[in-house]
Amino acid sequence: MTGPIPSAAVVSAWARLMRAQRIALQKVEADLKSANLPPLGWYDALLELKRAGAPGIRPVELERRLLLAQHNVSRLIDRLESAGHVERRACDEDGRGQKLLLTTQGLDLLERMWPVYRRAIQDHVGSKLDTDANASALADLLGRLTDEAADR
Amino acid sequence: MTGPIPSAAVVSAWARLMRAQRIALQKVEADLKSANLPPLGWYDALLELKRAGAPGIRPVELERRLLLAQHNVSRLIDRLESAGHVERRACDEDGRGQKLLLTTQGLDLLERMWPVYRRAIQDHVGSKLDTDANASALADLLGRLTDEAADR
DNA sequence: TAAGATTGATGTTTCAATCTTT
DNA sequence: AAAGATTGAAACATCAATCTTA
Repeated sequence: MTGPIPSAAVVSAWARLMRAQRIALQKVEADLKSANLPPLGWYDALLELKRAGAPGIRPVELERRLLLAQHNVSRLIDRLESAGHVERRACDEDGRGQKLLLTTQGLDLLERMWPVYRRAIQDHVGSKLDTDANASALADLLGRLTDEAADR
Repeated sequence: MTGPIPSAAVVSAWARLMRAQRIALQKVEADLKSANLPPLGWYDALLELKRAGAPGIRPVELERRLLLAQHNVSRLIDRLESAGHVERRACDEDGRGQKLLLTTQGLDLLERMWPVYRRAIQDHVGSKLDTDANASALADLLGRLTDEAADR
């Protein structure tokens, strides 16, 4: 192993990861906003609530899935709740916890967001990758970065 | 062209781009913080100031390079200035503008951040990609996403 | 004592408006 | 009128402390 650590290729991958994500996210968020829809964070949370179905989902589980800190989840739920998209219920199994449930209105919002979101993904990501093979290769490489394996 | 638009591969690439960036950034920021260093945004700005050298750089140019909104650059400079890392000077060519200059103290900070930052890039990105060929392939694919081409 | 969740205070980002110069 | 830059107010995120139950 000679050469600098990290290599120039690694530094370049890092820099482009930061830049590509920022650009793509900004464009997708802009598309949502111009359709008068709430930010992507709402979509992510509502989708997890939908997937959880009737039993609901606990805030601590949302934290893990959305990669958010506890206090951020708490306040995100506050906003979703006061907008009528989520309902907080007591949790039978664990007195400290809650169960979060998607309301009809929340489901409706989720379904109104997806067509705009889907098109934005295609416009700002899909259209730049010209083949599915490229998209798969990119997904594969990015997947390696998130493999847990207790780093440090 | 059959199949859904965007394809499953594209949606997967999008989702992993968001997730991989968030995870990598959170870890790198955590490393900076535990070394009692300021956030990455400061590094990015200071580096551009260093590259600009003696003539300095204008806020509007920083906006473009850092992908930040005008008001965010304005306030980032406020913080850097009050911490003594940047100096604001009048701009000769354009009375509306300014020239921003890196101070000695700013250069010192930049140089203290890099070793920590570099190691974090290696720990959280480089070490997951096992070959330089992978890093290059990832950088190449990510580069395609940022190709301007006036989308919308 | 630790885990799940919330909250007050503080810092940062965003929105909309403003100011100056081109 | 448009471009460069700033600012007050509101929204959101972060830090540290708190509260409750396991």
